[in-house]
Amino acid sequence: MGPGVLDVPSPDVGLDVKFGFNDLCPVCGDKVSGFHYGLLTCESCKGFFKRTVQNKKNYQCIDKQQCQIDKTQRKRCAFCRFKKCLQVGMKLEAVRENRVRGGRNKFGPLYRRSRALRQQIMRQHFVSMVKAQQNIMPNGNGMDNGQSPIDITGVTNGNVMQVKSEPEQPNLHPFQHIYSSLQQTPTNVGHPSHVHHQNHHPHHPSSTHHQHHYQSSHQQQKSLSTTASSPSSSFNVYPDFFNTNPNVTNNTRMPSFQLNPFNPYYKNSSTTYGHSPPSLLLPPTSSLPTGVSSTNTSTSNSNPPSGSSNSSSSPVGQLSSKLLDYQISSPTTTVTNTNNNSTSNTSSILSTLTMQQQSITSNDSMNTDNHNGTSSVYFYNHQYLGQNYEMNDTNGIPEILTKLIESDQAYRCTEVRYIEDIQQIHIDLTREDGDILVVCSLLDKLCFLMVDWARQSLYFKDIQIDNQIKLLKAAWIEILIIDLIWKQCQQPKETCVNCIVSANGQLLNINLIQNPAVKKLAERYLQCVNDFRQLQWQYPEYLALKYLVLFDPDVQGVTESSLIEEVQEKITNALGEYTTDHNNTSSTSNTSSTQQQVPTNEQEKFACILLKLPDVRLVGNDLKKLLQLIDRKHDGKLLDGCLLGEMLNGLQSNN
DNA sequence: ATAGCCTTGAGA
DNA sequence: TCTCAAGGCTAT
Repeated sequence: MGPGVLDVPSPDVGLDVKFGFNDLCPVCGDKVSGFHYGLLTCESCKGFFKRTVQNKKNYQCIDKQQCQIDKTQRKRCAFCRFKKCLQVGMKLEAVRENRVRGGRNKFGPLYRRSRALRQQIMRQHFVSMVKAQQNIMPNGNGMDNGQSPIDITGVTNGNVMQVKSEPEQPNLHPFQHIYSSLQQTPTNVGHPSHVHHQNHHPHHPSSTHHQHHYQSSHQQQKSLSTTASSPSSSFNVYPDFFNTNPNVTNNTRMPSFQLNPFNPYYKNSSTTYGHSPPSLLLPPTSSLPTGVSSTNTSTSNSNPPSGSSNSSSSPVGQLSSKLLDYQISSPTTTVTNTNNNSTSNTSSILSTLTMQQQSITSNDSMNTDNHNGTSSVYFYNHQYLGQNYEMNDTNGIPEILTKLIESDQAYRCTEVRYIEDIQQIHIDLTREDGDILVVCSLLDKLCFLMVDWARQSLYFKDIQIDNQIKLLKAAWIEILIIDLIWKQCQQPKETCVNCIVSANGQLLNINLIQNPAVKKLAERYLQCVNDFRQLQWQYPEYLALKYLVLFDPDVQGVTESSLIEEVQEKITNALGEYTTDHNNTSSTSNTSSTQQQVPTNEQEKFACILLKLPDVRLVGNDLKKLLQLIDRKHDGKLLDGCLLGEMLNGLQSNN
């Protein structure tokens, strides 16, 4: 926590208990009147939501269910208004079935946390502004015309903070209240299509009264999301995902991938892969990647936890088994199943979280002394840390971020041994099915690495294992995407135009993607990459972001909320301090019409980074939905028993 | 049906 | 006692 950060006097800048009330309603953009049904909304949307739920209204949209909802047009389409209420996160369960007046509900702590966090962030922001003012005007007198420093950010002055005509603000993150306060421009990278709060509240405690309504509204959502031609609505991949795009013929297909100069595997293996199927399509035991032992060479637990990927009979489980075999069959993996009986027999997450820490020998390939340009570690860290980041340069980095970096560095040294396994994967986008099996296999491995990273991470390892599982299940997809975005941001932009830099080092040209919905998801992802590029986010900021996503005290069922919240606050403060102290933001103004939230100065970087999270979550949710649909298409057998499948079906297996 | 204002009452 | 997020009332 930055010294003195919280000492900023709040009354002077309007950070009293009423802060947030200058915000705009995330549904319609009207003035916020308070917390209602889970978040800050205006009085009218509060009433509308109440009436709708209490009276079990069923609305119809006479248009395409994409009506714009703002203050002047909110009455036009109740369907779309209610849809938006749900999207931004208004909680059905906060409407009382018995209509009892007064008192408080279970959301009290949530509201308080939101307030506290908002207050912290605003103060942090204020500190940024003061520092900036001092830099510009040493006398600190830059407040003519009655304009306070805060006005620049639009954080506390509702007149300054403008919400454009389409204030699409998906409730995609525990910091939604912060977003509504920080947001100066909408984050309308496509339309959010899901009733998102399901993710955060998988075990919806709503009464039967609400259940009925919820289901009906959910069905409306569902029908919405399956509207095939709806260009801006949801991710519609089913049922035509496996259909070939007739417009793309074999003759016109481009090469499936390019060599990534940062990928040591391709660098060293000349051109053996071409268009041929990857070796991973061979049976799991037939070939083992360099540096990865087979099960029978590991020392011995003949009874790896059942349900782990190495015992999976699913196609993806088989493809993914090698890496996990290596891990889970280590001697002490008779895991601490006593920690959580309900999951001990089936959880790959638990198995991974509790697997034995691998010892590192001096002969390992991760010998970091070898920086001659050929070692995997060199390339890997180069890719991970960025070319401009000096690991020893911790000057001016808040202590907590330094610790995160050290923790992360330690893990990178462990992780690198698995990288070659991942790098051997080859995705052939020109395949009719988009090579979905291989893609899932890759994602499964990334899930493993992410859980492995988390369990060795600062603070996270101190959390109870059942809470670890819950946090991971809530955050995995976003962390995975943040990782991918980060890696891609470390590549020169010109080397990956229109390409996704896959975790295996491949450059996946999105023009090869045949399914329109998948392509749209890819484009949205690349938009995120571009946004982050413009932010010029740095390694400590990337790490902080991952931690903020992971440490969400509002995850359903988590019991160490205060501890988690404490970490979240520490990281928030540290990130704010770092972005304030490191004037690393591009001063070039945004020239792209599609770009949003690009900071015009370094003071806004902190807010911009946080404001990218809804977009990340949108991409994550769409990817999740896609995977679920594909799995369903395979009768649930595609991902059965593998880590990816367990993550995807987290809602069911959480209890 | 909407939306601004009022009343209520558990919890801080 | 005060706060504030519920539900209620009612002019539009």
